[in-house]
Parts: sequence; C-alpha cells; structure tokens
Amino acid sequence: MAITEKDVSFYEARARIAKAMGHPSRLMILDALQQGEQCVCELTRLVGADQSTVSKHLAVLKQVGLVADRRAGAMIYYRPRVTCLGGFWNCIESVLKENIKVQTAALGP
Amino acid sequence: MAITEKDVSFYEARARIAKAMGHPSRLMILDALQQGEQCVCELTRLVGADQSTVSKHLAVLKQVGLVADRRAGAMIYYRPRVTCLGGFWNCIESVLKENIKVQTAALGP
DNA sequence: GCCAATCTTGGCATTATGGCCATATGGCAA
DNA sequence: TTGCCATATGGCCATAATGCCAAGATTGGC
Repeated sequence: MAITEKDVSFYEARARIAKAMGHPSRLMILDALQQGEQCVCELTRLVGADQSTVSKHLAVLKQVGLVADRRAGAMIYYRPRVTCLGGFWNCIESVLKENIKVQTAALGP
Repeated sequence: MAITEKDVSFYEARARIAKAMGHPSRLMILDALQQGEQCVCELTRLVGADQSTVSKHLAVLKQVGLVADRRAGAMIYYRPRVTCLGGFWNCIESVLKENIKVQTAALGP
C-alpha cells in the first residue's frame, strides 16, 4: 500500500474529530477545560447558551473522545482527554498570521 | 482579562479552520499534499468524487489558509500551507487508541 | 479566431447541524 | 415518598453543508 493510500474510514474517523472541534462554543469549552475540570453549569455560564445546547455540545466532544466526564452527586464534571490542542492551535495561528501578511502584501499599494 | 476570557470571534476563527478539516475528502487531500503539490485532476482521481466537488473542497481549504494554489498552464497545483497536521493527528490518535482500550475494558467480560 | 483541456461557479435537491423549548432522568435531602 | 437541583434527551424549525449537473472562465495549441 502506498503511503497516502489509506482507507476512507480512516479519514472518516479523523473527520469526526475535526468536526467536533468545528464550533466556537465547543472550542471555548475545550479551552476552558485546560484550567481543570468543570461542571456543566459553569460551562453553560461560560458559553452563554441554553443548558440543553451546552449539554449537546459536550455530548459531541465526549462521543469522539476529546473529553471525559465524571459524576459527583447531582453534578457532572467534564475534563479534557487530549493535550494536543494547545500546541496545534499555536502552530496553526503562527502560520496563518504569516499568511495574512503575505496576502496583505499581495494586495499592494 | 482572565486567561480563558477570549473573544467569541477568536473561537469562530478557530472553528472555521477545524470545520474545514471536518470532511474525509478534505483530510485525504491534506494528507496527499504532504507528498508535494498536486493538480486538481490528480486530487480528483484520489478522492473519487466529481471534479467540481473536489474543486469546492479545495476552495474551502484555501479559504481558511490551509492550502495555497499555483497556476501552471491550464492546471492549478495545490500545496499545503501548514505543517501542523501530521503531529496533531499523531497526538490525537495515540491518545484515542488508549481511550478505546479503556472503553473496551469498561465493558468487561 | 477557434477548439480542447482544466478548473471554478451557480443552481438545486438532499441531508446534517444548531438552537431553543419542553420533557425525561438521576441524585440528594427532608 | 416528595420535592428540588443538575443534566440529558426528544421534538421542532431555521440554517448550513454536501454532491452532482450544467454552465462559465482561463489557458495553450492549431
């Protein structure tokens, strides 16, 4: 098998993860969880959406394994399960900052 | 400003990038471009969808800055603009492999 | 100019996603 | 049990994403 010849299901699995990251509220949640686990109520305040909406966002993140949860009494605490995101976004944003410069220069005076 | 208190538009910008990555065909394209730039025709063969569909996928990737293009005669060659993806997916997949073990163990005999 | 090859864009139908409301579920305490 | 709090789920609707076909662009060769 050639190096790039991977099964479609391989990319589908990756796409599910990228898709789970593809919403501002979910990225905000992932970022907040870097500070440590938080209950749904806190995350709901943070995001500023309906509690049921946040719950569904959390279900999406949990389903792909980006977060895990733990029940403590009536509350459920979510925590990150992956530490790859910070470095990834740093890398992406440093490159895209360059792109903006390039594009701006390309417009010319 | 607290560490986690970032503007919504900050997360929207990230979400656009993650969304662009959130499709198997686009991930397949990004992976293939690691080998070097390729024309739309090659990528179309690779993905196995209509050529116009692949063109739209490429437009999505280009719009968020993940790829860049170059015209050479009638053909247009795309190349990656970011080198963050390989390491990211390695990290993600090594963690999720662990998760699967955990989940499997949790099901029990 | 004209044609063929390559790629992009518009249009349209189908499907998926996001959000709220209303309603369930689970846990704790009286 | 009853009541209450914290979360999850189902239903519904508006919106966005996907994919193909058909129709425009752009380039190179004749």
